[in-house]
Formats: sequence, C-alpha cells, structure tokens
Amino acid sequence: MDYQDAITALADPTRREIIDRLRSGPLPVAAIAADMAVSRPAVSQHLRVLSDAGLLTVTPQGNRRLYAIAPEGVDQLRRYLDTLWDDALSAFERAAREKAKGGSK
Amino acid sequence: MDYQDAITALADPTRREIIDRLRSGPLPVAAIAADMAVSRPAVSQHLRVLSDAGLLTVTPQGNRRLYAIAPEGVDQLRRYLDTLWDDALSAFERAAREKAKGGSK
DNA sequence: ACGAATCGTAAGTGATGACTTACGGTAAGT
DNA sequence: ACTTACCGTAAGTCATCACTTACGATTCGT
Repeated sequence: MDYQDAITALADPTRREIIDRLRSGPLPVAAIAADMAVSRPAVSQHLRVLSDAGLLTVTPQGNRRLYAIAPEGVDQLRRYLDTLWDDALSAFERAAREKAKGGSK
Repeated sequence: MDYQDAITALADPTRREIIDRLRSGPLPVAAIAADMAVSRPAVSQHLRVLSDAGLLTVTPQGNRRLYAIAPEGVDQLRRYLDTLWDDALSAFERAAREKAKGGSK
C-alpha cells in the first residue's frame, strides 16, 4: 500500500509491460495477456501484485475484470522521488559550494 | 543507465536505506555501512549496483571513495513516472466521462 | 619501509520470486 | 440445463539475487 510496494512491483519488466498496456485505458485480463511472452496465469499473478501495491484498480464487469492504472498509487511514488530529488539537489549544491569555497584540506 | 536500471536498483530495501543515508550529503563506504544490518562488502556491492544504475556518483579521495546521489539519475525516474501519471490521469478522466455519458450497454 | 586502514572482488550458499501446467469457480450464450 | 468463455489459485520447478567470509589492492601514517 505504500511507495515501497509500488517500487517493488514496478521493478519487474513484465509488470512494467502490463502497466504500459494500460496507459491508454482499462483492459480485461485476456486483452492484456494477448501477444505477451508469458502465460495468462502469469499475467494474473502480476496483476495481483500490482493491485496489492495500489497501482491498479479492479472493476468486475460481468464475466470479465477490468484493470486500470490507479493514479493515486503512481502519485505516491512520484512524491517519494520528488523529496529524493530535492534532497539530492540540496546536497549537490552544498557540496559544490564547499568545494569552491574552502577547497577542503 | 536508463530508468529501468534505476527502478530495479531502488527495489531493494537495503539500497533504499543507502540512498537515505546519502540524502544529507556524500559519504565514504565505511560511514554508510556503519550501524547497518549487513556487512560492508554487501554495501559495496549495492553501491556498485546503484552506481551502474546512474543513481550515484563516485569520487575517489585518497584512501576512501565518496558516494553521492546523482540528481540526473533520480530525474530520469521522475520523468518516467510523470508520463505514467499523465497517461493514467487521461485514461481515468476518459473512463469517467464515458461511464457518465453512454452508461455502457 | 612497514603496518594499518579503506575498499573492491571472488566464491559459495540460501532464499525469494517468476513461470509453467492443472484445476475450480462464476458468468454469459443457446 | 449444458457448454463455452473468462479468470483466479494451487503446486512445483528453476533462475536470480542478496548475503557472508576470505582475499588482494591501494593509500595513509610513522
């Protein structure tokens, strides 16, 4: 549910491919698994992981189940990287300033 | 070097802890490994992975090697998530509009 | 020049996880 | 009611990876 699960989920190439296929809109499992290198059950397992990580939403629709990207989940990851980015920039500037000023030793 | 390596690198909890310890500024290996659950060689291996992913810069300084977060590497990941965020939002709004309008069936 | 410190690498082990096939369960079509 | 389609889950296999100890290389201090 937190950003750690999201980053772990996105670490797998197959799961990233699934996410990519959902960029244009929601899809049922069969449509996602079509023309993919792995079997449909494998896709199902990946969808489970992505859902648990908060990156996907599931909408049962009669026979099928529609999977869609959950903007909130992506945003969690975005916020984590934003703070990391801020800290990295601050540390970078500070290191550059100290190097230019005191020149160490 | 691309965002995929970066996301794979950040998937490991130990590597995220390393990154966290570098948020305030560059550190040598021993300082990073101090008070960590794993051994120093393990930290070295993780630093290698993070460096290869473009998330860290290495600056040999006499006896030691200073590791620092590379803002560019973080930014790559940020851009990937930004496009994903945009697509997710677009798809979400479009799905909501179609649902409100046609009401399917 | 010698000893200590800092660090990377090699080799080996154990655990996690990604994949397959097989099966069960629910909804739609006839 | 029966068949077909769609999907999740269980069980088992195989590869990847994170970790440890042991070792070698380079640099600082005396």
